Amino acid sequence: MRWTRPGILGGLLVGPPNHEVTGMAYGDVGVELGARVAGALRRGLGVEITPAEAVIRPSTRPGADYQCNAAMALAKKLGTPPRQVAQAIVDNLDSADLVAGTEVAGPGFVNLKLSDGWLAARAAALLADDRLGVDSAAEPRRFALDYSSPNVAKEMHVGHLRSSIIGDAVLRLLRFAGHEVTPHNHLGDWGTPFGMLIEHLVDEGWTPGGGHTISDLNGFYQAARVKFDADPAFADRARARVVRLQSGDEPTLALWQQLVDESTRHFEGVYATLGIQLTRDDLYGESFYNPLLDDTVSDLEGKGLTRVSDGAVCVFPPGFTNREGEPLPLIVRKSDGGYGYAATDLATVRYWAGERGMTDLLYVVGTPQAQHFAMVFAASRQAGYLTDGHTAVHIGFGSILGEDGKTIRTRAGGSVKLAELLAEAVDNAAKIVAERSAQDAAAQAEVARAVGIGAVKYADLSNDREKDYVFTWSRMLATEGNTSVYLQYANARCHSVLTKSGTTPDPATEVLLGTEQERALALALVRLPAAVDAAVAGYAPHKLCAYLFEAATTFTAFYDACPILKEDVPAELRASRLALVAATSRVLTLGLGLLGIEAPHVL
RNA sequence: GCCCCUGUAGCUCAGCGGAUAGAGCAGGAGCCUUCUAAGCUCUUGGCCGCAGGUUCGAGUCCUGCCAGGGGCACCA
Repeated sequence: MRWTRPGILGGLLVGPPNHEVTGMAYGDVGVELGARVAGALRRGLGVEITPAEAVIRPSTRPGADYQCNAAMALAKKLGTPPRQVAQAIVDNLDSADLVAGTEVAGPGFVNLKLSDGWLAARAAALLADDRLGVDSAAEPRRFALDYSSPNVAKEMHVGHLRSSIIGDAVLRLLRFAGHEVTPHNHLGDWGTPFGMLIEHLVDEGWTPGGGHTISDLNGFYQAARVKFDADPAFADRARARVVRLQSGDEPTLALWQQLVDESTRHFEGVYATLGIQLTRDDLYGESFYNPLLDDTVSDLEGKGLTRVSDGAVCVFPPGFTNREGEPLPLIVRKSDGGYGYAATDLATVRYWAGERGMTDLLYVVGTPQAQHFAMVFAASRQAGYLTDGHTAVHIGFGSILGEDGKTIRTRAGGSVKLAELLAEAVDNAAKIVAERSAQDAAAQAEVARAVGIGAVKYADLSNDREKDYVFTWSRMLATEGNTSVYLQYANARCHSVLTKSGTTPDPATEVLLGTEQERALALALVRLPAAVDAAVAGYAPHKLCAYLFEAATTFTAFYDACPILKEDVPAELRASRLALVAATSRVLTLGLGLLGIEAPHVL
């Protein structure tokens, strides 16, 4: 069977008029189609499958919007030829409202074409829906999300970029999906270097009273380090200072707190520039967990999970071996009595799952830490800190590499400070904005910021986070192709047309899909929920990026082919197209927002 | 030595066991008396590292090689 062509070629109205929108199911169209296919199989062949087992996929074939790949797999189980199963699906499909055409093709594919009436109604309904068709989680969970994790007395560098950007996108995605998310920033604010740093503060004339600032955090750290290595007397003072810090000496703690505050101001500046949502209240540094470590180790000991090895208290979670094939330890207390990061991370699990009642623990940390987290999670399950009701996920990400395949460096060859990298991105954007924008200087500066920061974020988020990613300055700052600017530009064009129209599209506007570009755009808009679901499920922002780029290119093709405000465009068609434009803008703005990228109305 | 990750167009990357593997950039040819050309249309370019296997069907799953990266006891 060939597709019946429901549209009037060259005409305005397609699909059944007066199509009923009521009772429309939102969410992923593929899931809806899967449910219909499942129903068809139940009626036709008495087979029970889930919507997911219907294997509905978007189709790239001309004339098909989706395809169902279930028949081939079922054929074997049922002892029925696959094309016959496929035909049974087609014959029993109860979807006149939703599907306009079906076709059995190849070995047993069922091609599905959505009805234009349904698609038009669904696209029109987007305007009235704040969530643009995306379902809210049926069973919201409680997430604790660890990301960014800079160090006190060190400037944030490019190594913190991915954790910050990815973590923030995951935060926004999960919250939008209807979950409760508590971010926590695992600040490196404790340990032996702080004796050295505090002594250096004292030498610099700092007093517990406060009022001091550090203009160059890295310089401060390096100066302390140099003194520590060169001056034995200073080194002794530093060691003594660590003891006082650990024992809770008040003046020492006051100085330490000032150092933390000073560093926090720096982080807040970077977060503000980057548009990262972390605040002071989200700081849960190593110092926060420090008082919990004794008890955590005691607890592990009490549960009989520890063994002393070479003077260190260790947990040996099953399944991990070292290079000699012996069990690999998680060292919870070092032989010198101190604690390492294994103890701290076990304490984080115990705190967030136990004390705070979180169901899902997420750690946005580089992939080299994969084994460490696997061991921490395994040990946490042994200790009962994590139960069957908990999930713990290491959201790993690859390294940022330069063009030479090595760790990224500045053009001069130094390590890249985040603040400088972001400033360069904004400066670069500002040059391009200045060439093109007719806005005043203040507005241009805002646009440059949105564009420059967006470029940095999108360059990161649009790649599969688990892989290393090579970035080059030219690509990160690029303003053409698959970049955030392309999405922002498409959105700005939407706003330009909407503004010029002098109207606000009414959610009740009837959407007409008379051209292939209009239909393609409606279809793209309706696919947002599937993209968001996929990005959330896999903590995979790049899946949302891919969708948004697809939606934007589809819009641009529509924009190119379908005049809207030209004089010869009939009023109903103009209204319909404006509704599509408005919906497109909403989708792009929401999508970019979930990535933490701004969507200015004017570029 | 063991474990993990990666290998897809010249470059950077998508690709969910399904049909003829897709984008962007770079290369080639066109498109502005403008609803924003930061754009659009057309086009060149592939032994999906190699070899087996499983399957009706493999870039995708399994095994073995090759190449690159990472991890493997007191730094975090």
